[in-house]
Amino acid sequence: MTRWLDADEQHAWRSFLAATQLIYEALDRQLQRDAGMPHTYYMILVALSEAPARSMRMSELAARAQSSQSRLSHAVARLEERGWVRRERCPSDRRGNVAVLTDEGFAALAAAAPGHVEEVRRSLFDVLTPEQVRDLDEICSAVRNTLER
Amino acid sequence: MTRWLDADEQHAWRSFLAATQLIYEALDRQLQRDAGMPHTYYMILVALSEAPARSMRMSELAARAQSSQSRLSHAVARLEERGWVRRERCPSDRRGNVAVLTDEGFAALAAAAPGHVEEVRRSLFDVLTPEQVRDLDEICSAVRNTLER
DNA sequence: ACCAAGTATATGAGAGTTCAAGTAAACTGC
DNA sequence: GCAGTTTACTTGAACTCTCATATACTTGGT
Repeated sequence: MTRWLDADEQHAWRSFLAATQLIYEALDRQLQRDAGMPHTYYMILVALSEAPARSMRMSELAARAQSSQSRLSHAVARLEERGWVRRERCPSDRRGNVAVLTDEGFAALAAAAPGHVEEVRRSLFDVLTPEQVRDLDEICSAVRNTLER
Repeated sequence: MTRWLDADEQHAWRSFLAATQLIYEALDRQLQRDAGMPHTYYMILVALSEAPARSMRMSELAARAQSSQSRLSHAVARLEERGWVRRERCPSDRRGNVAVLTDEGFAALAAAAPGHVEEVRRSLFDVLTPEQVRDLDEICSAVRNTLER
């Protein structure tokens, strides 16, 4: 009944698990060490920094930063304590909240970005050929098309 | 100074983050729901099940299951509470511990495996062509060769 | 206007992870 | 043969994440 993985698939799968974990660990370690935040927080700050008025509804932000609503809510609470983000009541829909990136938050992101990009290069792009980057992009698109609702 | 990502790299990177997170979330949800364990625990059980006598030194196990020593130590403590793993003092090196997969642990793994493999197929292999699987394998090998150790 | 159902977010508890110490045993050189 | 270092593993605290639940507002019928 069960369609087990054949030898090639096994190898690819384990290699995938190893490689992706190595990358995520490298990212998290670098960001934690040099910027005092986990990668998930970094993604939140990035998403906010790219939004008009550096602000976004919580649910929209959760989608952009690939976070669950609950995770985002907790994370923004922490970011708020640090003064990097501020929450405002949404005027048009009083259920809603808008997260706003503060200047301090933007500065923290700007300070963190170069080291982070360097780490992204070191752990992924520097080890791949341009063709492999294209291959990877297509592979990831295929996965997203299936798993993203 | 900073070598920022160009548009293609940006796209590939964000697609990579999205796709890998989707896969990990799918894995974790399925295992948690159907087998009551996170994916990291599953990897520990798999590693043990493949070892001679279904047992391994803690540090060796950490390496095989791609876990930090600390994480493994906590995880094995939990698995021990469930009766899935047992710890024995290592006779040759009295600093060491040997983790042993119990019959209950093996049974839990055997029960979890089919659903897990199904999820792995659904989220990765079913959406890729055989050539993409080969590409992915090579990409991951390249990453591992650089980041491992 | 009212009430049921749906939406947006928060919150608390429980579980897992990390980091920094801590313990204990094994090497290493003199 | 014993100080000093390294190795193997554990522990506790702080933090993050998940899941279930709660709260507050909105919307759609009637």
